[in-house]
Amino acid sequence: MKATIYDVAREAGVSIAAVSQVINGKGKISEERRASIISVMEQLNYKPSLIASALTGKKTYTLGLLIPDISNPFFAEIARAVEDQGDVHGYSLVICSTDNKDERVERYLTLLGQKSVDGIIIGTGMDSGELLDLLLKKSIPLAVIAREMPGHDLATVVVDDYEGGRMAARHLLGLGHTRMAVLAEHRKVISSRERIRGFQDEVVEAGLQLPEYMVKMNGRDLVNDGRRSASELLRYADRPTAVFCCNDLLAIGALQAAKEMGVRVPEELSIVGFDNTILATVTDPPLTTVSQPTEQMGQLVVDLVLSKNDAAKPGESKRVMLKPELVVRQSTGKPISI
Amino acid sequence: MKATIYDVAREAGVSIAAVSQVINGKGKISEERRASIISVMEQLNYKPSLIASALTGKKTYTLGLLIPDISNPFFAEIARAVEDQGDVHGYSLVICSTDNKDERVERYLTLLGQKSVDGIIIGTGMDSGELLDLLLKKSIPLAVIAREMPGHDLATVVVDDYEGGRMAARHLLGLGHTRMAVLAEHRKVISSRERIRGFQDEVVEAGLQLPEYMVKMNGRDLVNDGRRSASELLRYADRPTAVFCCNDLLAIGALQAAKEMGVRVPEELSIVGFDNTILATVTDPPLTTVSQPTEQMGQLVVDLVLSKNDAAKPGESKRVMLKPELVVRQSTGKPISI
DNA sequence: TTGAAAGCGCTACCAA
DNA sequence: TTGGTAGCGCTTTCAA
Repeated sequence: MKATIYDVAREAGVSIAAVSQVINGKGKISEERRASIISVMEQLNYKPSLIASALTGKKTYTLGLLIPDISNPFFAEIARAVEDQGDVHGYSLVICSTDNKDERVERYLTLLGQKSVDGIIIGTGMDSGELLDLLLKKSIPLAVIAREMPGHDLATVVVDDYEGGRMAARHLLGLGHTRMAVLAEHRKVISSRERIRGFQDEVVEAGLQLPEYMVKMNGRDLVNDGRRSASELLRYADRPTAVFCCNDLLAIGALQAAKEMGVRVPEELSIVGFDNTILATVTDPPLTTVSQPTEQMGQLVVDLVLSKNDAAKPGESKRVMLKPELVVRQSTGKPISI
Repeated sequence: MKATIYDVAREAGVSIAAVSQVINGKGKISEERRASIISVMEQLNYKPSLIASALTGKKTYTLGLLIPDISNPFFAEIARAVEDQGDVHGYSLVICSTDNKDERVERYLTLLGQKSVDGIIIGTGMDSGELLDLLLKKSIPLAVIAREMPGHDLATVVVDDYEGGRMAARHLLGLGHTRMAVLAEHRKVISSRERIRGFQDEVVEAGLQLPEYMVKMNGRDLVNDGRRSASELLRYADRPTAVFCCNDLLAIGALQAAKEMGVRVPEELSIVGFDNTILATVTDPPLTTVSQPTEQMGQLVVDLVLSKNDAAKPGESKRVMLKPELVVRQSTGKPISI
C-alpha cells in the first residue's frame, strides 16, 4: 500500500502537522526533526497525495488543453509546447481532442471542471459560450490559443490570421495569379474565416474577385475532404491556377488531387498551406505555407493561464497577437498561362 | 463559487447522504425525493467534485500516457487512439512526453502516482525498472504499448517488430539489393533493436552481411540526425543502395540527405520507413514503410490497463502481438547497378 | 517549536 | 427510506 502522512508521522514519532510542515517547507521546525522526518519519508518512499492536498484548496497541478485533434501535427506541436511550459511550472497536461464537436467540447469542459484543473487552454472551436461562463464562475482560469473567442474577454494568444491570409494572397498575386480558390475548414472555425477574409480583401484590393464557388468548406477528415474539394475545383472550366488552403492538411489533400488528376504543381496549380507543420517540409513538392510560431504560442498561453506574466490592468484580459510568416517553398510559382 | 453537495442538500431540504445516493444511483430513495434533488442539482449546476470522490477511494478517471514525444506523428496517432478509447470508459488522458530521458520518465511517473491515476500506459523507453515496481506496489495498473518492457511482467500491446524488420529486408532483397544500411534510434529503444535484429537475420539468411558501420544510431532530433547519418552513409565508397529506417522520421531525414546530395530515390537509393504515419503518404517520393495498426493498439492497451478485457489467468499478464504490414510506395526500387 | 483538531467534498456504513 | 457520522490524506489555524 501507499504510505500516507500518518505513516510518516508515526514512524518519525511526530505529528502529521510536523510532516506537513516539511512537505511544504513552511512553519518552524528544528533542523533535526526536519532531517529525521525527511529520512523517514525517503525510507517509506512517501509522496504526498495531490488528491488530498487539492481537496484542501491547493492546486491540482493539472492543465486541460482542448484542441480539435491531437493527431493533427499542428496541434500536436502546440500540445508539445504547452506541455513543456506547463512542466516548467510543475503542471501536467490533459489532452482533449474535440473534433470540433460541441458535444465533445461540452463533455470535456465539465469533466475538466469536475477535476478542478488549474486552468483550461482552449484551442478548438465552440458554440457553447454559456459553458465558458459557467467555468469562469467556478473560477477556473481560461485562455485561448490559435483561435478567437468572440464575446468573451479571455486571455488569448493568436497569430494574425487575417494578415496571414493577406500574405498568402500577396504572394500569389505577385506571381501573377488571377484565378484563385480557397480550401477552408468548417465555418465554425474562426481562424479559418479570418484567413479567408484577409485573403479575399487582398485579392479584391488588387482589383480581382474571389467568387463564392471558388471557396470550399471542408469537414473533419481534412486531407480527404481537401482532396475532394480540390478535384472539384480542378474540374471547373475556369479552374483556378492557385489555391490557398487554410491549413497544411488541406493543402496535402489538394496536392494529392492534383497528382491524381495529372495536374502539375506548381506549373499548373500553385498551392499555399498554413501552419508550416513538419508535413510542409516533406511533401512533393515542399509546401509554401504560412508559419505560426507554435513554441512561442504555447509558452505564452501557459504563462497567461497561470498568470505567470506580469499582471495586466485588472479586468482587462491579455491579448497577444503574433505575426505569421510566409515560408516560400516549391509548391507555388507563376501561372503557366502567363 | 462552485456548488457543493452541502448546497444541494440544504436547498433540497435533505441530507448530503441522500444527495450522494442519487449521484451514485445507489441506495433507496423515493422517486419524488430523487426528482426534487435532481432538479436542485440542475438548478445549482452542481457537478460532484472528482477530487473529493477520489479521496474516498473511488477512481480518478484519469489515465497517464508516457511517450517520447507527442509531436512525433506516430505517437500522436497512438495518443489519439488511447484518448478515444479512454473516453469510451469515461477517462481522460494526461500526456507525458519524455524525450526518452530517464529523468523525465521518473518525474512524470512519480507525478502520475501522486495524482493517483487509474492506470499508466507506457510507450517510452526507460531504464528505471525500480520505479515501475514502486508504482506496481502502489497498485497502479500498468500497461505497455509499442515497446517491450523486459524483466517486467506487464500487459503489453506491440507489433511484431522483429517480423517488421524481416519484412523490410525481404522486400529489399527481393528487389535485388545487396548493400544495405540501417538508421536506428537510440539503442535504449528496444523496438528499434528488434527491428534491426529482424532485418539483419533476414539479410544474413540470404547469405549477405550487415556490417556494423552500415548501422547508424541516432539521437532525439530524428529528422536531422537521420539526415546526417544518411549523408555519412552516402559518402562511403561502397555506399548502400538501400537503407532501412526504424521510423518514418528517420526515413524523412534520409530522403532529405539524398535530395541534398543529388542522390535519386529510389533509383540510386531505396528507403524503407517504419510506422506508416501520415508523413509517409506525403513525402517525395511517398515512402515504402512498415505499418502499425495504431488505432487497434490504442484500444487494446486501454482495455488492458483498465482490465476491461476478459480476465486472463491470474498472475499472468496479457500480451498482444499484432502483425505489421509492409506498405509499398515509391521510395523503393531495384538497385540501379543491376 | 510542536501538535490537536477543524475542515476540504464526498462515500458508505449504521442506526433510526 | 432516511440521515448522522466516521473517515479519505492533507493543510492550517490556534493553543500549548
